[in-house]
Amino acid sequence: MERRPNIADVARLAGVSTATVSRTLSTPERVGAPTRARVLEAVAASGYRANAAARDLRQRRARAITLLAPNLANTFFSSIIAAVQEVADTAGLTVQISDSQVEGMRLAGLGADGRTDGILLLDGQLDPAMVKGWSVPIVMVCEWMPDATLPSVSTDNVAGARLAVDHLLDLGHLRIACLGGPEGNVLSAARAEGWRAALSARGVSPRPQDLIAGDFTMARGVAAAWDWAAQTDRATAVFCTSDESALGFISECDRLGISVPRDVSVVGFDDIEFSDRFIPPLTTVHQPRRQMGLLAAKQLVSALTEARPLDVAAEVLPSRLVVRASTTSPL
Amino acid sequence: MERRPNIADVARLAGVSTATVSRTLSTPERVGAPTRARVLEAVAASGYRANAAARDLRQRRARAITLLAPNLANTFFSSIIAAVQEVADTAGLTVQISDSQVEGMRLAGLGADGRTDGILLLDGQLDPAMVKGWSVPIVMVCEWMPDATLPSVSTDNVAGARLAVDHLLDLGHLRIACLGGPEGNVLSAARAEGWRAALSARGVSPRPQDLIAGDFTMARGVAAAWDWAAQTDRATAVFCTSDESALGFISECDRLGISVPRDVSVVGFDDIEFSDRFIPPLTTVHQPRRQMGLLAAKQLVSALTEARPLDVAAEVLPSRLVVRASTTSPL
DNA sequence: TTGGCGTATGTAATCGATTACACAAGCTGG
DNA sequence: CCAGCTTGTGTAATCGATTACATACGCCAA
Repeated sequence: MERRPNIADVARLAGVSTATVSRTLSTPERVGAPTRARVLEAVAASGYRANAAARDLRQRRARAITLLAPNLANTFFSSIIAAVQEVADTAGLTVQISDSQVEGMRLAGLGADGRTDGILLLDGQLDPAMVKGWSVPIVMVCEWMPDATLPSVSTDNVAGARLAVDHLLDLGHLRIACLGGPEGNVLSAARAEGWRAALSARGVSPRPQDLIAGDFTMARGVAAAWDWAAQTDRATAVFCTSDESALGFISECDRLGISVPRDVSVVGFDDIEFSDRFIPPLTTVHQPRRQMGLLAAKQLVSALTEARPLDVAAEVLPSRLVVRASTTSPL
Repeated sequence: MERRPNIADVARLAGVSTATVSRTLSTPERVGAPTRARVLEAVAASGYRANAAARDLRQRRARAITLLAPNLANTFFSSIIAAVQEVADTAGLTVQISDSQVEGMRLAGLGADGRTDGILLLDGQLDPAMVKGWSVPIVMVCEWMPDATLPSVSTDNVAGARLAVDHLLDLGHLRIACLGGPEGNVLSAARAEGWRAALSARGVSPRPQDLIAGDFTMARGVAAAWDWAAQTDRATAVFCTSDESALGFISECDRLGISVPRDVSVVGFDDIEFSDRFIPPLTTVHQPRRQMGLLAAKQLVSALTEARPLDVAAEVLPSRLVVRASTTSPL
């Protein structure tokens, strides 16, 4: 494993100065044609690749943005990631994807160590003090932080939840349970609030037993099926605040001999890829994930390329209900 | 947005040299206690964070490894990623996750730009010349490259496929179709080979129509259901070379009024999270994904920390069949 | 008292690129 | 014919940390 060639090696090989090599690669039009040819030949011959650390150091930027999400396993993030890659690619930026659930020390450095130019933050539950310590522009996506004043792109979670619950009410359901999300999460709160609001708008008051604790995961959806099934006078419909938990719930109902939608209607939230192909296909609230990713990435990238501060605005995109086969009228 | 403090600012604040600041942070035991206290105070007061680009440049390493996968949307990768993060974290390394399907130029630089110390490559279809151009250690995971001599960690795909097909044969199926994977992919080839081998071992010769073109995706699984359903004298069981395509296949069968497993048995490959919770739960070949991630990451990390070259070995872990409810005897 | 050693700290070279500035050659126009 | 401009290239400063080497001090044993 021999040493990587550096710019001086290339310069020597081409018989020019390092400055000329650098210019040939970054601003070719400022170099004479014969020289340029010699340099490019030397580059090819040596297999030279610029050292990013040296360039980042000198230019004080990294040509990279970081996407920071909790739990990359979540299928929900996939199309957002794809959209971000797309935008970054056309701007000549690299996307680094990192898990926001790793050890705190490493995270704190992330926004201040010169390795990234900007952050797309998909986790609303990080320590606000740490986030404030980051010295690069940040755009929040999907989630947001109630206190910190950061630009964000999200969907109208309250309205989405209302759409879902209104749909169930329209079908004639009166006892509608809500399978919640993680404690302290802004999405959990907003969706539960939408559920409550939709009910009270129709004069239905939610019973305490109808709010089932959850955490967005499939495993919790499975467990919730037992909780719900064990209740006397149980709800005839369940609004699950995530698709994953909805699918877990339905699957476990099936094993308990309870049929969806015949015995209980289920609505989800997110519209992940699998929902359309589940049996039964899941009625759910669709979030424009790709659009959110595009918008957030564009805001960040244009702030970076124009060296302009981000305006602290909360973009709220509409969500819509996708009615499939997991819901029907009671009885 | 004021300038980030650098090590000289901290040194000035603490009344010491930059060398002492650096030593305080990396080898505290080599600095006197009173000085150390003053420096740490100055660090805290200024909010100083070391610039990673400068450190990487000087130390000629990045304290980071890169995980390079095609299509991060694929749920298959999640637990591998988690396992890798775990190993890297305990070694004090950062994990960068990148998409191997981005523009070629950027990819070529990845392995030679000093931003990463090693690569876990989950894509076997990259240009071998480019991969050879990378000057950091590489470990392939799941997939492998037939020609390049790179260390790899994978499961026995041929044996796994045989397990699946043997299971169907044991149930009494004689006409067993195979829904293939992407053209040119090593996994596709191995799994199809296992299918063929299992059949011929029992004296069954696969009919041409029984090999259905696929690409591992759910969408293709859906389309394949039509292809298969349109056949006369169709197979009574289908071995799908990926879970995603199996779920798509089953879902579309359901819509076509064909019931799984009553009318057709289906086996998948991968054992992704959803498979256990699908209706019906999917019989599939389980791959030890977490174990593969752990093993590959450990190999890479120990090569890095011991500055030892990787030994070019192909670790092949066993796969096993998980029998669930998507398979049964014909008629 | 002095030579030798260990500890604590400072000085300055170094990593590899980019780029401000200097300079030389060639060209243009008055 | 020369001032002034353009074009092409080289010289050297620079980014911010780490670290080899130098130095200064205190302590102990001979």
